[in-house]
Parts: sequence; structure tokens; C-alpha cells
Amino acid sequence: MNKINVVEIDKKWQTFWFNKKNSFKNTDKNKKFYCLEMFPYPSGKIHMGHVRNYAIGDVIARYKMMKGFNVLHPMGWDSFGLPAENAARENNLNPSDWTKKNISTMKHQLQLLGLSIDWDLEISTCDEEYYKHQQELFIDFFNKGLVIRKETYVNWDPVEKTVLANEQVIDGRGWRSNALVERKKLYQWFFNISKFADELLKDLETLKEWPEKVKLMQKNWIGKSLGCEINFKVWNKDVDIKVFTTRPDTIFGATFLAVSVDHPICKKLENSEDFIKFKKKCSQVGTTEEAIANAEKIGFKTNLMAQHPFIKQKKIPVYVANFILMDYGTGAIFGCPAHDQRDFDFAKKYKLEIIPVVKPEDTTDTEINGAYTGDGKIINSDFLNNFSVSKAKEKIVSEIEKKKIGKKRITFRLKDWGVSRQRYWGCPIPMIHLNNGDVVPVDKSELPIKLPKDIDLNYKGNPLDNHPTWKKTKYKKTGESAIRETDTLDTFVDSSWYFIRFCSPRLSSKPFDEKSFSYWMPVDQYIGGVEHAILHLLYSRFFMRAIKFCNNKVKVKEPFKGLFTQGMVCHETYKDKEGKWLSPDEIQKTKEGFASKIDGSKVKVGPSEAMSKSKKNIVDPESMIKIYGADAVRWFILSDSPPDRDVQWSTEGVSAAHKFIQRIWNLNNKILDKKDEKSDTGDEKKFLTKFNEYLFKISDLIENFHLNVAIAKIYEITSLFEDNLTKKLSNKTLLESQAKFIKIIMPFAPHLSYECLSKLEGKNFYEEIQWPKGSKSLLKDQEITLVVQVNGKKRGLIVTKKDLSEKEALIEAKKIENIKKNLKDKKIVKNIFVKNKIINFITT
RNA sequence: GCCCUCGUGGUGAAAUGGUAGACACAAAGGACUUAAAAUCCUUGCCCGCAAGGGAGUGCCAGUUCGAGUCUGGCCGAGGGCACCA
Repeated sequence: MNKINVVEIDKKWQTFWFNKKNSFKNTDKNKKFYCLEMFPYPSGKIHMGHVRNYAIGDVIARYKMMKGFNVLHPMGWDSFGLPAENAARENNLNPSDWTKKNISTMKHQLQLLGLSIDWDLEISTCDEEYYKHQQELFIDFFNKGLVIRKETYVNWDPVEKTVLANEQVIDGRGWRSNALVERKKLYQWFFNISKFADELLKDLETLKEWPEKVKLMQKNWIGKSLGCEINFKVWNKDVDIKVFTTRPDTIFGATFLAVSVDHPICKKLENSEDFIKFKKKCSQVGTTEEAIANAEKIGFKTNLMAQHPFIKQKKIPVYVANFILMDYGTGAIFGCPAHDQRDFDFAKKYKLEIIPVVKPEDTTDTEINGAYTGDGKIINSDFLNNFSVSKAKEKIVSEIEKKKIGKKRITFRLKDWGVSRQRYWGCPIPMIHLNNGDVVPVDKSELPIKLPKDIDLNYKGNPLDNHPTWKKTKYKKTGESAIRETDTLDTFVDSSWYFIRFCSPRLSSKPFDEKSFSYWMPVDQYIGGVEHAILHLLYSRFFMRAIKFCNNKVKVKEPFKGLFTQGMVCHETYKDKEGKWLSPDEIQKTKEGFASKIDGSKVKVGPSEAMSKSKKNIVDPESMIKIYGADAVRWFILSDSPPDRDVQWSTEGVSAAHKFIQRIWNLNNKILDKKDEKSDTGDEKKFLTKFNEYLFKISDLIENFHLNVAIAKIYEITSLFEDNLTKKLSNKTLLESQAKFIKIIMPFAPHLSYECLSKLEGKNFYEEIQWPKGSKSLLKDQEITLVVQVNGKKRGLIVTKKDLSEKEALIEAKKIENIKKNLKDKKIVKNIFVKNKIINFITT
């Protein structure tokens, strides 16, 4: 048997595509398609997650090219970030060198996959030619008031004297120093994303091709809530505490006030030693929402009492509490323990009064074990009694407004986007600090503000700040000396507009050319990991709006028309007898299970988890490609699971994919070698009808991302062809159909397809390869199977032509022996008939 | 803690409210072969020689002629939580 040499054909066609430069540009300019996969962080080598992401994208890109679209399919590198700095420090090299080396390795590896990427458009965010435009955008945003400077908390490592990323804080301690991490306030730069909060929320509705779950996550993240501000008078003092609540209906259940430690009224407590201690304790909780939510709720009782606005004689204590955040609402709440779990926990701890004011409709239970947050009838609430929750809300808000002690207010959970990072390997923020305290942008002619090459990363603190000369500069307008901003930008900024840069990646004069922008944007299909569902996608949506805000030639609001989020690649985990992780290469199969290759001892097989270095459950794509070929690797990763779910990598699976590649190759050869014979029109028609049906089905499946099902159908087509080799089909029919079939496989396994097609059609590919056209009229000749049920249970089947009438169907159904048996001695009460689907006899 | 998603054979999975398990992996049996590899065929819960019948999609209710699919409650697993990317 003629064996396919996958390594050889991989190389052959990759060279062919490379020389052709993927220039599929002779297509219809009026039909554009921008296909984009999330660009990778150059961490060293590509991993299976990348393979999956880019295999999915390549199917879509190639399919659209074959459909005649002018396709933009670029690739770049998200090349600023923390790992480069860490690696550089460990190996004593420059982050730039480390990054460049990784990019070159990974680019080579990606090319081994045979992707239809136009490498002429390659960009890298750490490239001066990229980040100078980002600095320009920053200045534009600043001039339009979209950049602000304010104080926030960071994780501070007191030993390293650096700001730590959340992932660098382990159990409240710095990952290197092991010192207890403190919260520290710093002045930082922010993008005013909250300005667009309402718009970002509302426009989610226009994103028809986004997964519902991603939209829901963004909606909850933005967190619009309708509530109300209420002023509480402080007893015997001339101050008010303004609280924000989404549950004004529970005002009669209010038994305390709680304010954030950063609330202005706390200023007066600064001279109390107890308060300082309390504040210190609060600062030991991390800055993540998770840490704050899980931290024990603690409070500091002030000597202030607040006057309840609706109960004359009632005074309630004012606490400072660690779970109240200054940047949400007003930084103060009223606590209603009966109907808020956090308030409940707090009240239990400090033995505060708990007054139920909402009674659930369906219980008589009087014992309170926790907060009740559902609907019900209002009780213990004076004029609100007997109202429902929603009615009570309306009533109380109008009452509050009438009394002028507060007003309706909409709040968003979404905070402004902090973009300052006290790190070296990022885009320098193009601002300078003048002697008089003003902070101004640099002149655009001075861009790019380049990172210095000579940097000492072993020095404690902010590297740019510690550089001997870099920050010293002059203000161009006046010539006075000035100090550069030494913070760099969050790497999310880099990835918030790279898809725009791809429209005109070599343009030096400005970030993008408006003409190419309006041709290509928005991205028609964006593909990437679901872990980016909120931040990256939301920031990109903000950036698009901010750019539009600064440039009236930009008409696009939403950067990504279609979004697809793929699942992770998982693998079983293995541990040796000492509980140490083993990689799949370090084990071998035995009769009982698996054993270590090193000492032959038994291996414990653990659950399949996302591939990660720490668990060593990694399979290297490059070595897989070398053994099985690019097509088999792509094929397997697409075939085994729906693309939006996790997939389990298995050696058996990729080996099976390889066998299938061989099977198609064999089929192709059998058809080429077959002697012509007299055809039977009946056989031919049957074959062509069935194949035609598959053709429509597969287009549909690809367009809806059901790539695993599309592959299952391709297996079925293969069997169809193999079965028909022994039937009476003309060679013309077989060869023509096979060529169509090979084209269907092309987006998935392009190397194999080009090789087969070059044999079938015996020509070189100077023209575009078109997706095969199906016949609508042939679709009408399909056979369908009608299910016959008695009382909802399947009792028979009718194989028949399409669109059989109810009358005919019932006659046919009653002819079936088993149906006769089941209807015997019974009276038919009702017939259910669904065309091309089902007959259901309902009997007495 | 909060938000989101997912639970179907030994495994990955398929199924516009209409035949549950397509397709594939693994396993068992068989064919070819001196043998192995490769390839191909068959089987796949329970009763039955078969025809056929029964149970069955995490658990408990409900809607429907009909529920894996819709509704409510529960249990379990995974993702995100603003300085990892």
C-alpha cells in the first residue's frame, strides 16, 4: 500500500504557500472577512492551546477564502509583560532578547501548522514601531479628558520595595520575599472607562454573534444598579453620611451604618490608636475582590450615632467596616442584617439588632438563620407595610425625594481602568512631571519614548525610576527640566487596539490609516480563550469608543462583530510513588495501568486537567507534528470535542487522526486507479443525492462552529465513497465528487487536500480553490425516516420520500406489523403528525 | 463570598421539543497472514434463539401526545473576580 509521507507533504505545501505569500487577494474585494485569533504571549514555545485556537481560526479563514471572501488573517505578538522581566532576572539577560528569541521559536512552530496567515502583516507590541502609536493614542485620550490620575491601592512588598501582581501574592505574602504584603496607596493613571459604562452595557444587545454567556458576564461586570442615596444625619454633629443602597425598601430594618476606612469621616479618627490598629488590619487583606469577600468581616465602632430618617426616636451606631469599598456607591451603607448576608454576618459578630422587614410569602418560619433576600411582603415598616418589595421601593424613593433627604441614583460596579504599572517591560507612559507639579504629555514629535536598553532589574523598586539618567528630560515648550513618568502601561492596553493596527501595520505616520480601517473593521470573527471574556474584550470595546471619540473619521463602535470562545486543552495527570508529577513522556503502559519509565514503579493516574507546566501534563505540539504531521494534529484537536468546550488530548486520538489521513490518501488513490465501467443511473443518483446532502450540512456546521460534528460527517462521507467503489458509478462522477470532497476537507487538513487535489486535477494552483457548490434541486430527492409511535413509544419506522402527507403516512404506518400489534384492541383517540418527523397514535 | 458555564455508555461525544448514544477512541470476538503489523467485519445495559420488550441522559418535582433539550429546587465539576496573559 502506498504510504503517505506527511513530513514531506507538510514541507512541500508550506513552501508553496510561503512562496505564494498566502496572497488570496484576487478575490472579490466587495466581500471582506477579517478573521482574527487572539495573538499569543511569546512565553517560549507554543502549547496545545495555541494549536487549538489557530486550528479553529484557520478552518474559518480558509473556508471563507474558498467562499470567495477577501480575507484578512494576520498574526502578532503580545510581547510586553511580567514573565519576560522574571525570566530576564533569573537568567541575567535583557527582556528584549528573551522575548525576541521566543518569538522566533514560536513563529517557526506556528508555521509548521500550515496556517493561512499573512506573515507580512506581523506586529509585535514591544516593537517601538508599535508602541509609539500607542503613546500617541494615550496623548489623544489625555487631551480629550479620557485619562485621569488618582490614588488607589496596590499590593506592596515592603522587603522588595515593589508593587506585586495579584498572582505574586501567595497566602498574603510576597512570592520572593515571603514578607507580609501590605495595601499601599499610590497615584496612578486611569482610563475613564466608566464614562462609557452605560454605552458598553447597552451595546451588548447589538452583538448578535457573541456567546450569550460572555455578554451576560460583561453585563454583570458592568453591574448597573438602580438604587438610591440617602442622607443620614449624625446625632449632635453637623455632618451627614450619604449612603447608597439598592434596597431602600428595607430602610426600616436598618440597624447600623457602615463606612469604608477611606471615607472622609474617618479622617477625624486618625488620632485614635485603636483606629490606626484597625486600619492596619484592614490593609493586610489583599486587593482582589475575592480576598475582600472571603475576609472575615471586621468593624470599628465609632462614637457616632446616626439618626434614622423615618423613625424619630431611633439612633443607630456608625461602624467602619472592611467590606465597604470607597470606590463603589458612596463608600457608605446602611446595614439591614435581616436581608443582606454580609450585614447579617456583621450584626451577629457585633451583636447588633436584626429586624426582619420582608416576610416570604410561603413560609411560616419565624426563626432567622440567615439573610432573606427574596421577594415577599413588607412588615415592621410603618407606611410601607403590606407592599411587595418592588412596590415598596417605588414608594420609599418618592418619599425620600419628597423629604429631600436623598435621591434616585444609578450606580455601576465597573471601575475606571488603572493602567499604571511600576515595571520595566511595558510601554512607557508619555507624560512628564514639571517642577510646578503639573503633569503634561510630551510633544508628539518626541515619540516614541523608548525604553532604555541598559536596565538593572535586580535593583529593588521601580526599574525606570531607578535608572540613573532615563527619567531626566526637558519640557519642549519651555525648555525647563522635567521628570518622565516612570510607570509603564498595563499590557491590556497593548492588546486593546492591535486588531486596528493590523489594518495598516506598516504605516509609520499614525496608528492606523482611516481608509483601510473602514474597509477591514470590525473584525468579523474573533476567536480566543474564554478566560478573556471580560477584561480584554471589555477594554477593547472601550478603546474602540475612545478612538472614535478622538477621531471623527472612525465610525465603528464595536471592534468584534463575531466572537467565539474556545475551551482549554486538557490531559491526564500522573504522579509517581512519591507523589511527584510525571510528564506523559516519562510513563509507559503496562498490563495493570501505567508505570514510570525511570524506575518502573506504578504510576497514579489523576484527573484530566488543563495542560500546565506545574503539573507536567504537557504534550509538545512540535514533536507531535514531527510524528503525525500537521494535518493529523489539527484534525484531532478539532474532532474530539465541540470547540467551545474543553478537549482531552490523547495519543490514541491523534494516531487515529493520522490513520484517517492515510485512509483519505488511499481512497484518493483507489479512485485514481479505478477502471471505468458502465454506470447505473440509480446507483449514481443515490450517491449524488446523499453526497449533496452532506455538502450543505457541512457548510452549515462550519459556519456554526460545530467543527467536531463536521468532522464526524466527513468520516461518514468517507464511508459513503468507500461503499460506492464497488457500485456502478462512472469514473467521471467519482473523480468529480472526490475533488469536491477533498475541497471540503481542505480547511481542516490543507496539506493532505492540496496533495490529493494536485493528483486528481493534475494542475498547479494558480487559481483560487472554490468551495464546492451544492444542488438545491437534489435536496428535494432526499429520503427521510418517519418514526411511528404508539402512546409516545417508538414501535416502527417508515423510510420514505420527503414531505409525505399525513393521510399517506397514516396508511403506511398502519401497515406495519408491530404497529398493528400495538394498536390491537385499542381505540385511537388522537393522531399526532409532524411532517418528515413523526407519527404518534394516542390510544385509550 | 459574588458572577458565569457544564453534568449523556469504559472514554471523547451526537441529537431545530420528535428513533438517545451519530462519529471516533478503548475493549472483546472474527477475517486476511506461517506469524506479527496494517487493514476490514461483528459485538457493546437487562430479558429473549429471534422477532420484540424493559430500564436509561447527575438527583427530585413540573409542563407536554412526546423532555437529554423547557420550568423550579437540589447535588457535583470547571472558568472569571479588575496588577498573569
